Amino acid sequence: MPRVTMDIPEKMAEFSRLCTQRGLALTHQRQIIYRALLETYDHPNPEMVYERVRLELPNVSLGTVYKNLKTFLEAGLLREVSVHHEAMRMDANTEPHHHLVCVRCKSIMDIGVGDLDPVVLRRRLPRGFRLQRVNVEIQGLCAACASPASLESSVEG
Amino acid sequence: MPRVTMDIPEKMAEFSRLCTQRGLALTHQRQIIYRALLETYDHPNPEMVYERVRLELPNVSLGTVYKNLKTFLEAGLLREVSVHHEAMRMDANTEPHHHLVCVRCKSIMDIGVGDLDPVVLRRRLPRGFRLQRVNVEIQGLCAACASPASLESSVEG
DNA sequence: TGTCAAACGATAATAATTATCGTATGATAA
DNA sequence: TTATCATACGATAATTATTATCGTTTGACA
Repeated sequence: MPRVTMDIPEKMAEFSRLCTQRGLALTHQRQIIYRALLETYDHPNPEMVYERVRLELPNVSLGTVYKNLKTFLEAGLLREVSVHHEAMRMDANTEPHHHLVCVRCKSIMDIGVGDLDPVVLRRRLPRGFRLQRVNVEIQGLCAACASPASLESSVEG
Repeated sequence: MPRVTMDIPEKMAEFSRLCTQRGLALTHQRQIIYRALLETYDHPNPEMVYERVRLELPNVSLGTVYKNLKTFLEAGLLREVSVHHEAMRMDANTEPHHHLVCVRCKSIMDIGVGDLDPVVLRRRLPRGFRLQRVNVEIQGLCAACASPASLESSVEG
């Protein structure tokens, strides 16, 4: 069985533990920012996190929010939904297919729909949602980025 | 059976047809830009498209590339891999799950791994690729964006 | 407590994208 | 064909998202 969801106090305790373990100072700002993330379910962008954190910490700077989000990502405390947020990436292949993505160098390769068992929904989508397509994003490190030579700053080790 | 892949001359002919059909002028620049996209398999960003197009059209401007990429996206001639390129989107939920994405307002909702049949690869990944996770992105219009009131500039109609 | 590296806030710099504006050109019809 | 005109173009300014810098503050540990 997958492990049961922790509540927020438990997750904050785990957060303290992980910060200590990784040599990250447990600052007031970090705790507020991380709690704000735990309390949101709308996958906020940095600006939205900043707005929320400011309610509790009016003097926090946007730069601090950015720096800590990056720190949390590197520490694996957070995931980024938007792997390609740095720039628009185009795809002229209009036939259905999926993608293999390198989270480090951001390279994208196509894989055919036939390379995967069909994606089947077991539940209805939320009422009113109009489905357009399903894109499977297989994330990892490409051969070049997974090679020993480029593993100094690996994402997962 | 899914339809067979067209070659580039066929796709360019289709491109002309679609431009005419949608009232888009068939300019020299548009043809070169679209052909450049058809010839690339690396899912380029606008800067990379610009560099490539400049080899054939040294006076093209980056703005023209951007404008036409946007036009092609709106016309459905192109797909954007990076739905969230506008900004980083954070996810504090570290348990495995998938996402439901509105391509219009960019809202993101979580769906559990149990809401989908398991994703099963039928082939090996390319040699050396180190898999980290599989993210299924169910794209479409959320209830609010699919409502008649907000459908003036719909993505698919 | 005192020390010090790490983190902070303020702010400047950079990168990606969009908007503006005067000129050029593709589409249409005389 | 050529004249007309809206659309698209190139140049460039403006905006937005993100990162870097730098002097000051603070959490961790002796």
